[in-house]
Amino acid sequence: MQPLKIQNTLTGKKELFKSITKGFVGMYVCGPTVYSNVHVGNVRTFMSFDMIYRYLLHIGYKVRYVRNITDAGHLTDDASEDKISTKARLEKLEPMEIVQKYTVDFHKILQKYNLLPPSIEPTATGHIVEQIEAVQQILDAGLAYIVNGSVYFDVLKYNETNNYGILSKRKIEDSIENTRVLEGQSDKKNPQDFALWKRAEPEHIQRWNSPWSQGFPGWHLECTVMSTKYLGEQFDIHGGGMDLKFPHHECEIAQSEACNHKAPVKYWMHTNMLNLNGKKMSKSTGNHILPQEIYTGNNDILSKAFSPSVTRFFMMQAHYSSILDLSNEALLASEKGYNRLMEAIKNLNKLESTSSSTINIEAWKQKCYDAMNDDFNTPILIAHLFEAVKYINLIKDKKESITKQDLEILAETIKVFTYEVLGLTSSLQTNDDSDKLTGVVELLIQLRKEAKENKNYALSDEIRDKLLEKGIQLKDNREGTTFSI
RNA sequence: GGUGUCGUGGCCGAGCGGCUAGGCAGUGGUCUGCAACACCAUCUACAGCGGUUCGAAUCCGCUCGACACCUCCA
Repeated sequence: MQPLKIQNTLTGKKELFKSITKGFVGMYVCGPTVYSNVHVGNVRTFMSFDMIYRYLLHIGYKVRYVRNITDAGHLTDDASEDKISTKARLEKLEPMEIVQKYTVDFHKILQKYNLLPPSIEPTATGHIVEQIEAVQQILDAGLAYIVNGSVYFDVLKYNETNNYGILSKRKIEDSIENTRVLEGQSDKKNPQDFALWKRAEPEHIQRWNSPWSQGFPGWHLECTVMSTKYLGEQFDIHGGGMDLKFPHHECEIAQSEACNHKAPVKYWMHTNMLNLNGKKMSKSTGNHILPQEIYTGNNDILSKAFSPSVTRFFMMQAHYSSILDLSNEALLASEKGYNRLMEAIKNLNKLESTSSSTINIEAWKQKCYDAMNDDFNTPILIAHLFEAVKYINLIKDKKESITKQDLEILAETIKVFTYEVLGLTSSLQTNDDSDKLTGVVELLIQLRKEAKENKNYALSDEIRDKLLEKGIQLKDNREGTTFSI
């Protein structure tokens, strides 16, 4: 079997994965800032890491997966104010009411998309004390300075002994050359510097006491502090969206180096963006869709509703590091493929085993693991799953044969990858009414059979077509008629 | 302006030196009262121009195009 390899943004190479502590993995992923509804692009990022988390668990690692909630300190684009405070004022709510509202929304959506909860989900506001301590440590190290109650990281000084740009491959010299001299007043010595602690303006609601001022922590600091607290000064995997590579992750490295004098992360992983109809999603241009709008069908962009599982399958058909384009056509195609896969899994228990196999199941299983071990290549894995779909159908038609033992391996493997690793859920929701429904449909099938025997094709076709309208498809074959929903 | 990612068939999307992934759609069959489902077979590709190589979608250079981040107390 191929060993697990991971594309490491830090080195730019695909590297053999070797955890710091044998058998254990520490993984940190930057979570959302909870100031508005989570959008589909966010869902893709967290879904990618969910798949990675699931696979690491599956191959036997004990994983501590930490994903934070940013509930303070993330400034707005024009940097005039904190995102949560702004929203609080607009909605006339307490900042923590905003946080609560959108944290609940976030959890609800991720649950819909079948994401496993992380091991620890810490919040920035829950770690103010630790963040103040970290600011002090960086000040003590001589790599930060205080101006008007705010504390800034001295990037140029840090860069004298370290490499600011090690992750993003930016050269600080370029950054200096290309920085405009600002007319406005800035507390910062250099534009490259970033805030560790910000003094709160009078209208700023979220504020805490510190040695420097009443204020709030800088956005980059929370991830450094919380990852260190729960995963240690050095841990295995740090993930996030591509957009966070610079400056957020670069700053995290600088802060950790300043505090602990060591590189905090062994493998940096970055997931790519999700576009909508070929363009970046944006609220202002209207090129935007919420997860709940996809599964309710309540939107102007898609022709119908798509279940979370179909959407998840669609996302898993692309590699996590590629830009993926969401569109009606692509979702329709994925829906059909997804149904085909589910149908084949359903047919597994109808297969009859024989004394010999005409298919090499072990080799197929191996290919599935090799795909995942090659930097979590889910598109290749899914291609192999469709190969299995083909096997299942051929065995069903008695064109290929399989032993009992091989059939067990086939069934186990396809289910493990589909449900456990890819996190897909069956389209056949088992509920209390399913038995009744089956009884009713079977009654109609019997009536249709009688109509056909009497050559009353008008009636038999009407039963078939009306059922199809309700989403129940009848399938005629030699043994009789079956149906699927 | 700087940095980076990328341009694959009707659509989505893998591959990253030789062995033409996969899904959806299309076409021709098998099955069927007709269909659908399923199966078998099959057709459209590597933005353009050079170069390296026995051999390039895959490596190098240039051109064109797309996107992202930065240039803002992020």
